[in-house]
Amino acid sequence: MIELTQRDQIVLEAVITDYIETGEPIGSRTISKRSFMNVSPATIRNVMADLEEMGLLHQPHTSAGRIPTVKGLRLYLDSIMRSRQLEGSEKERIRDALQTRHQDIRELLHGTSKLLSQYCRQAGVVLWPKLSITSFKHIEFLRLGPFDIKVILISKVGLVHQSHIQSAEEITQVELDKYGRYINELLQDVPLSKVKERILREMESAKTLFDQLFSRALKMAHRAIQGSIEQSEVYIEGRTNLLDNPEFADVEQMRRILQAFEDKSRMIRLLDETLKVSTGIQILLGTEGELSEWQEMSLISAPYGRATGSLGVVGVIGPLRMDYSRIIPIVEFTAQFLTQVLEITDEG
Amino acid sequence: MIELTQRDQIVLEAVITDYIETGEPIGSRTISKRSFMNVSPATIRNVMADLEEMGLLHQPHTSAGRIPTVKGLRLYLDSIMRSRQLEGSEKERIRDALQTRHQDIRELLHGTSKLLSQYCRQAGVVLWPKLSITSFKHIEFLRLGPFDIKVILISKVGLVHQSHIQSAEEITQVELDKYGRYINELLQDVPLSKVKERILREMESAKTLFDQLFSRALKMAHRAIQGSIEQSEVYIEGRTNLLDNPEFADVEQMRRILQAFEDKSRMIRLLDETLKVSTGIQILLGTEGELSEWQEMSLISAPYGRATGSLGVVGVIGPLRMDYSRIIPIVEFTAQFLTQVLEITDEG
DNA sequence: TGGTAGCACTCACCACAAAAGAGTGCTAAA
DNA sequence: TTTAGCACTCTTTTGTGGTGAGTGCTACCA
Repeated sequence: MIELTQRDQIVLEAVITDYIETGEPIGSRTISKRSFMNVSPATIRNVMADLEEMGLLHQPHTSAGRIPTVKGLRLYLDSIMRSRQLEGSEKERIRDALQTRHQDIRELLHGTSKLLSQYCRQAGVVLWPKLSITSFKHIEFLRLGPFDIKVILISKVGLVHQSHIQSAEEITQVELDKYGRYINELLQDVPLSKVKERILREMESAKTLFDQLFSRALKMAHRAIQGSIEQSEVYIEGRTNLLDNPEFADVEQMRRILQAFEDKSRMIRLLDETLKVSTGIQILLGTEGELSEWQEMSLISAPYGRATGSLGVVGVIGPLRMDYSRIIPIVEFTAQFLTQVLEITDEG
Repeated sequence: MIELTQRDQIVLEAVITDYIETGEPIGSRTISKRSFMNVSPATIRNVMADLEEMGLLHQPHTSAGRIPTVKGLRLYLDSIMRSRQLEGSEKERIRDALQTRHQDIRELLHGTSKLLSQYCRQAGVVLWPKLSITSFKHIEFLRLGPFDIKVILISKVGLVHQSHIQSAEEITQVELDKYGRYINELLQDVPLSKVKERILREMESAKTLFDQLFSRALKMAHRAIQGSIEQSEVYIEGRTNLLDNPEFADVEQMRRILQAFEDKSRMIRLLDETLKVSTGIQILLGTEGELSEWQEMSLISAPYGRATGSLGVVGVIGPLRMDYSRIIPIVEFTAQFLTQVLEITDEG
């Protein structure tokens, strides 16, 4: 761990907050004026030289001021910054925006990502609840063609997943309805993470007790659920907000970033990763992640869900130079509130 | 209608094809060399001056060559250009790409928009089939909370629409299941455009014949179908391809364009409009549409669907300067092929 | 009379130089 | 340990002149 004197910290903080505000390298003169300790620019220069040696600051060229490095930002976020509290009116705004849509969970999640993007003026992301974390509610088999079957799976929070399977033999809708009734009864309210073993268990016993029909139903259910249980979806809203950031004025860079968004599966993997790691707010800075296009980007995320386990993740994506002290509490509160809303929905 | 001499046409075509290729203003010298009629640059200049007067060409500044105006492009597309035929191998490529995914209609449509974007190196769009054009297949009412009901509606092509309604009185799943069975029987294979009147008719007779339960079921179905019948969805893929076009190198412009995409409902309205107008290929050039952000953009679209009516629209969005003669047949063939695939799917 | 050659003119673009400005590192003094 | 001063570096801006592409116009030719 790096040892920083009181003054080092103050200077680092000053550089970072100024940089976040202006986006430009900060010189010693500026800091000497702003920060309250009365020291001359020359002194600040010495401190800055030290900080640069430690890898916390960086100088784009000899005659420029300093900007924070990722390492510097990390240190700042972890041990210097205190994020300010959200005011009542701000909380109110979030509540209002989300409460009105809370009937339909898709609307709710979509609205959340829109809200985050508008409020933070960056891109807002919401990772859908994974099926595996909620309970089974209903399954429906529909015959589309002689061998084509559409399976619709509804989880307890009201999420609808669909998948498509093909059966080896021709099958009628009447049979499929029987399958449906059987499976629905069998799996009612079973947590989807346990569905697989439940089916397998049932298969064992069904082998002897029931006829072939049920065995086929089980197989079919198994395949369908298998297919959708790990499917994830993500809402990314407000991408164009990112273009307002002067650091992305360069076309080449902009392209790289937008391209990273285009591939949703990578986004999902990234968010999924954060879901596994921690239960609180999380910040992923540029090069720390494994995404190469991501160098100048930063992700602030927080899991939402219930006490029993996180359903998904909400977050904000922006440039490294984001107003963390403002956005962190917004993301945090949004996740909390979303959790609360879902708690209610989930009761019925 | 504007009268153009043979030579005017040749010059106009030469300017446009050259401009499409290079993206830069074309001078009289270039044309004099390329086009096969042996005339001097000076002559061409006179012709160009005429064309400019007619509003078909435009000169960015005094000492630059000419670029076509929207009006010029329109004239070219309507009466001069002959789009080339797709080669067998190209058709093959499209067939291959789509055939493999044709089990699930969502996959199919999503794949189509991806294919178009990759093949044309522009943005590919696919407007979902509107419910109103296919037939009813299945409905399912699910109780999420005491008053919250999720309604899932499946159309004959296999599209799943969900909506959320709230009931005035508490209701049990058992009741809802009854509703479902009743409605499913009632509406089996009814074209969704006729569902509304069918329900209304049934309501009339049910009022006297059946009990309150069925009346409630009908009301509920009516509300749910009402809500989803006009819902549309659109896939837009390959947005970042647009960034490769040199005319969008300017950041400000790029932002405008991406912003236009961000608002999907406007996209949908735009595509929906083209669906109403015509049954063949359609080209919407820049300022011709009512979208103001759209100035330098162009949309090539073709409806897909069945003989009985169009389901939706596929298209390509790119800069005004697109290789129309290449892209038009691609879009055309894709729409045709998609129609064919859906025809098969629809039989079962 | 339609086409062509010639020429002066316009304008964007490029390269280069000079000036301005911001900020540093170092040294010597308080 | 801090500060003042100063020379130095490097970017950014501004200006300038040259270059080249392309035009419009006029006079000339078949």
